[in-house]
Amino acid sequence: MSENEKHESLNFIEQMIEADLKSGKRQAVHTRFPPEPNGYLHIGHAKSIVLNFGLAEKYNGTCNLRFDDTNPVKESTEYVDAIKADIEWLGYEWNGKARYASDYFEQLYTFAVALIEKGLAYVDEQTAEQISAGRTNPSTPGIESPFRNRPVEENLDLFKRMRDGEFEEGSHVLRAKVDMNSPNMHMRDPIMYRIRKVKHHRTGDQWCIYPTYDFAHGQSDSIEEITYSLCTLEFRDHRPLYDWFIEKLGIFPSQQTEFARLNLGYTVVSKRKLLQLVEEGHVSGWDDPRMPTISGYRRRGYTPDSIKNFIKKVGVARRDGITDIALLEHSIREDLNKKANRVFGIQNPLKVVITNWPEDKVEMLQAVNNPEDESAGTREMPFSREIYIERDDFMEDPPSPRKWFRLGPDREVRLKYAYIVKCTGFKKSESGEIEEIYCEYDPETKSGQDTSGKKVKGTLGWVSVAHAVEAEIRLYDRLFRTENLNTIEDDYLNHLNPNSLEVIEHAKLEASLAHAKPGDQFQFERQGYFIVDKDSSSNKLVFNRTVTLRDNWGKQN
RNA sequence: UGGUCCAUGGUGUAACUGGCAACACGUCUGAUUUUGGUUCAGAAGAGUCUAGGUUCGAGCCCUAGUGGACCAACCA
Repeated sequence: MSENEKHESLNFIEQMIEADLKSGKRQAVHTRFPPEPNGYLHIGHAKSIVLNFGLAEKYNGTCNLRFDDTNPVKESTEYVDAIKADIEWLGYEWNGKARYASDYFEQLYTFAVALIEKGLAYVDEQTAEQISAGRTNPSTPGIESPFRNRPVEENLDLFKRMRDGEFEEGSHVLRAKVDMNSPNMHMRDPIMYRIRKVKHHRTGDQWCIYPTYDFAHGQSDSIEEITYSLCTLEFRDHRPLYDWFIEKLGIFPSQQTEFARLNLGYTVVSKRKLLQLVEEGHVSGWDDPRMPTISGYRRRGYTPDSIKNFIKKVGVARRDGITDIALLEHSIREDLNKKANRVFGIQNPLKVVITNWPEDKVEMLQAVNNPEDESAGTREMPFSREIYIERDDFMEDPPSPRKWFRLGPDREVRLKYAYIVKCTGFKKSESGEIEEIYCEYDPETKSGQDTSGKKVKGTLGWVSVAHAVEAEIRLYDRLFRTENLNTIEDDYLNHLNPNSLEVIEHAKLEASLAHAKPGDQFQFERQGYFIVDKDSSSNKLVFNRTVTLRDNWGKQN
């Protein structure tokens, strides 16, 4: 970097890393992404993933994937597989094989024995209620357990018998002997091991005692020689304990750093709530396109790049806030604007008869696939006497031409890639619904060969009736109607948006879409970005709306 | 209640060892446009929670206050 070049702005974690590297405190950047396999990854995890993998990339380090599977009651391999798939989809590669805290159970047990031998851990036979009562509250000194000072030998024996399955769940726990008077509740002799006679998704029946988060996470970091262990703000209070275990054990000094979790407007990012939405059927599943899960965004049509760019734009800091959903939407529009081919798709068709066009004539017209990418090429579109346009593009009694660019009686518009047409009339049903409209085209105005000199403000998309492909379109909107769901007093379910999904059964699409495949993404001109859903079959296409186009016109009205 | 963390335009982040508050999104103008998209040009919008202090000079340092978040699971 040259001297006069602007100083690159670093977030607080990067500043710390660069200082450590410079001072020699650290020689390498080893991070890890440590999900618990008890749910699907969501946009909040994406922040952690982009941070951890991103930092490793930036500083030529490595990032491990480690499942924090210390609570067999909640965890399963279904989640393990889904989590791996999501990380891979985002485009990240973890260092070596996927790791598991359960890989270290034997080592962790040995660490625990070592602490017992040092007189720093003891087996407590109090009930959960008694232990909790003994901790009292932050402003009152705690009460030591009557078992706190039993001899090392007795602790060793008891802990061994815990492992051997001699005791019932809840009857014994191993506690660290730290400080019952600490104002930090996590230091008041935290639980290290509890008895759980439950089959673990990986270790099966091998163990009946399982380490808690506090006695597994930091130790696993240390075993893997993780230098920077990043986690969210609520773990700040655990840090003294994290450091205490590492110090007393004399093992590799991993270091915990906390950052603010991602909060997104109109979105809940809590595994418990997401699980509830799935289980109670408020959405169709973890990958419902309205879900803020990675799999939901994927099915919705968000790209890996759009999600990664979004996270980078959000930045990292130590203060919590709420990110504007508009930033996410901007990120996907930015990406798809460059990548998605343009097509015509009519959501609410209104038939137009071009009265001066011959009955059987079909003219093939050339259309540009992507004005942002010349290499995307062109395609041919059939134009005929009867076409569909968007119902919203016609008004029986429109505002002044300055405000309304589209069709109305005696108004002229261009049919994109085709001709300029003038509305000469329309037919209304008894109920007052407009059934079809009539236009005359001007042969002098053929797209690209216009000799008429006419200028029109409006350009409409269209689809030939005879060639149209029918499809189902699912229009998604935000799942909740309230922006900040963290500050509401009532049940968040009361804030569900009843109109988060609108299904259009019979949309009319241009013929070129007949062979679109699940995962294909398009911009329906003037509408938005759409992706072919996996629910599509050979005789029925299903599209999900990823996001609408920006619409300045709609806002003024 | 005891402790910990945090406080910069509407939102998210910047401002490197103190030197006239910057960027992105959003909003608003205008231009271009065969997408009311994109692109381009421009504008408005904070004087950095409050009160003191240190200093020639404070968003950055100190003190107090205020406001918010987190912690009292054998969850992570």
